Amino acid sequence: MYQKKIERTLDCGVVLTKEVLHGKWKSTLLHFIARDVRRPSDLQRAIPSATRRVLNLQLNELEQHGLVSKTIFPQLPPKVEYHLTRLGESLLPVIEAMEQWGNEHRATLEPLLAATPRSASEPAG
Amino acid sequence: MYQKKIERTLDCGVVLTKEVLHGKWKSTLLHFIARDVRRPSDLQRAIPSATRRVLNLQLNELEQHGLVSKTIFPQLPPKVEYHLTRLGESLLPVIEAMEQWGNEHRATLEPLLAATPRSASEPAG
DNA sequence: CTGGATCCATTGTGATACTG
DNA sequence: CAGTATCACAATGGATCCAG
Repeated sequence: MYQKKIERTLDCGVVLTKEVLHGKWKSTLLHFIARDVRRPSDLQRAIPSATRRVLNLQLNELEQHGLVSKTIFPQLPPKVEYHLTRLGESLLPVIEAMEQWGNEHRATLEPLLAATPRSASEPAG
Repeated sequence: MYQKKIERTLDCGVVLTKEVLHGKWKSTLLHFIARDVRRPSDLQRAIPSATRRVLNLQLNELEQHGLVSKTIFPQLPPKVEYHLTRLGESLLPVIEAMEQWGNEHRATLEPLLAATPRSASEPAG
């Protein structure tokens, strides 16, 4: 059977943080929620490259991990708001450090990332 | 004038940073290289949960993205060293923020992550 | 000691359609 | 407006073997 003993490589704090931030849009979601973009439709607008489905998926995980909390207003039309929990807020320094670094080095990074479409080399023929 | 709409969502610095940090061990690798663990075999020892293959894979990407540089000493036995570039060093605040956050909230996170369906395995003894 | 190749299981993400 | 189910594919990561 293909099963590997799950080691707690969590000896390194980085791994722990990565676990929580794992997911293409989670940190962006956190970033925007922190900036008062709290409703799903607004988040969707803020992150048009992601689909509603994926956004919901990651929002759910964020909620499970205790980083955001979800408030449902039982009304018509339905209204939902996400907001950061204490734990989520404590993560903001990390998120904002990422935001800042990304913005600062954008000029350097974009060409590099464009040149690395997830694959270094391709079989020649 | 044509407006080159960037569909890459790179409008958000976080996404850029995530791209670069994408990969299970990359940030851990960066973390250890910054702490003078520079040779592949030492990195392997530092991160036993990862295989050599994956470590190499991610080291390569890190190099392609200009975060680390690789020095090959043409000798016997072969010797290789990775070290952070300026760009890689500039990322350290982010890495260390992750390290710190992870360590600080470990007690809170571990049970949460264990309860996550993603690793729905039997409890690791 | 170093790095790569192949094979393969698991996960993440996206498109679409449907429900309330 | 909000959220989920299903299907499909790409990407990630791991085991093992091969090569300098």
